[in-house]
Amino acid sequence: MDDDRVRATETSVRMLEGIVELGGEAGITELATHLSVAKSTVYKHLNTLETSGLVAKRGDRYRIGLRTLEFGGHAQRYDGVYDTARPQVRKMADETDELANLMFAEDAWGVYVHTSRGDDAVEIDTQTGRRAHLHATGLGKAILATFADDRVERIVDRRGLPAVTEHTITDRAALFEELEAIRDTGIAHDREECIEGMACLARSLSVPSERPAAISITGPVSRVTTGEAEATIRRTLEQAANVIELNLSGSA
Amino acid sequence: MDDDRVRATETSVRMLEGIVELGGEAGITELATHLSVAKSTVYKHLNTLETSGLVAKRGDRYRIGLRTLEFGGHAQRYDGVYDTARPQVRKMADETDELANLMFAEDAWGVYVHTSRGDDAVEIDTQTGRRAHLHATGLGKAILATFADDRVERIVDRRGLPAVTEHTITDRAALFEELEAIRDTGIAHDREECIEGMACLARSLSVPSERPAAISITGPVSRVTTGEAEATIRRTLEQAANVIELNLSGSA
DNA sequence: CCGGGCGTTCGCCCCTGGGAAACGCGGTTC
DNA sequence: GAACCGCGTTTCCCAGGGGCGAACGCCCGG
Repeated sequence: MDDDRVRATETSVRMLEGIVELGGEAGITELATHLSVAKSTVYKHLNTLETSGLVAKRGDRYRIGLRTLEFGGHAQRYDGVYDTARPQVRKMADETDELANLMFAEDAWGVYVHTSRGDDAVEIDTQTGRRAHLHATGLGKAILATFADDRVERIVDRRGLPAVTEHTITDRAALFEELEAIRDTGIAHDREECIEGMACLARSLSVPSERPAAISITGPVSRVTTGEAEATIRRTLEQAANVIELNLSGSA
Repeated sequence: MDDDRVRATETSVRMLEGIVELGGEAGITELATHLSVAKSTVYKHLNTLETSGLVAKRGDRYRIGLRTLEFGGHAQRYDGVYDTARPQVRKMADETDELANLMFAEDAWGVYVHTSRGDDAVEIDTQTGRRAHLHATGLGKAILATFADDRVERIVDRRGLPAVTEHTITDRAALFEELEAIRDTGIAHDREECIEGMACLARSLSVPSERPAAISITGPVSRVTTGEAEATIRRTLEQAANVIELNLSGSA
């Protein structure tokens, strides 16, 4: 039950994480002290990971290898949601000139899976693959709103409700109230809960896939929360979601 | 020298590869027979990988987890090339209405790192993260042309010159001749060497990063190889490359 | 009600992952 | 130019654990 795991694999994964924590690049001694393991251990693991392509060696420095991206590609598209949603996300960005996003939920985390920038899009890093707490983003809340309460409870138990900004919801009761409101309107709002100065509108996708998904449009509070702009964004979200859902229900 | 590797890690990676080989989804027994290892071994490894997020479990089926995409994101952007090139790739797609691509070379492989579709773009799967032989794509040949001959030799020694279509270059001398031509014109051509019916023009990027990169535009032979269209594509490639190179040399 | 297939668990043995220390090399300091 | 770091690499050893095969229990279909 507890030894049904492979420690060597866990160590290798910690090496990958360590490289990221050290700024995306590390040497052997550096990584050894960071992880508190022997140099020789790090040496062997990095050797192995390099042969597999999971890390790349340049001189005496190690970085994450592009092979991880190959696996990442498979993770993105094992259901058809990514491929179907991608053009619609771009369309949203073009229509609103803001930043449009697609998120999947997995393992009680939200993961940004695709992003498209309109002409006026803010320069924040919603890079592909980044994980976020579900309670702290509009996308995440839109997804949580599709879950039964006990499922939300279990997620909160696992990940907690850490504050990302001072506007983040950190209270369980407040969260459930918010989710109820989202279920009524179909739209999740995020006002500086994730990034100071930024607001976003999000909507979950009801698709045949078992993997929860949502789309959103993000911009500065001043542009996104004013009455007229908000109505436009809402409409854009609805249309994009409808197209995606229609395409996927047809093919299923 | 030969035991400077961690077999357990190699086994775990084989599990990930196995899942991909089995169509992106597998059960424990299925994977065990596919890899010729004991069921209990597969069980432990998948357990471990799931805890790390590298695989995702749905019922009794395992898939590649989105955590791989997080690492993939770091692999994409440890130099600034990806972020700088991405908008230019999109611009190329918009201007030509074809499919535009960005490739990095790592570990003697070419890896598609970004793709953008114009309005008439063909529906082929140049999915992010896919690896390709360098000799068999326009992008790869553009990259090889920037290498010294002995470096090309070593790559060919490692990966060979397998035929992807019947037009693929499979002869060493022919390859070096082709590379010489590319060095003269600055542009690599690919006429059905990678996919039947498809042609592409590619150009390498000379940027401060140690990681080789190239951009390309792909389309049906009929649209890409005609005189006028080819000239347009060439110009688009040149402009995009110049902008990328300028932006990166400025920040370096 | 029975049989087969699956994921899971158990117990064992030998292998190997992991640590500590020594090595060799390059760059820096007096 | 000699002494000295600090790094990656190598060596050696030992106990812990990776991997196997078999047994278990569950679910499903017949």
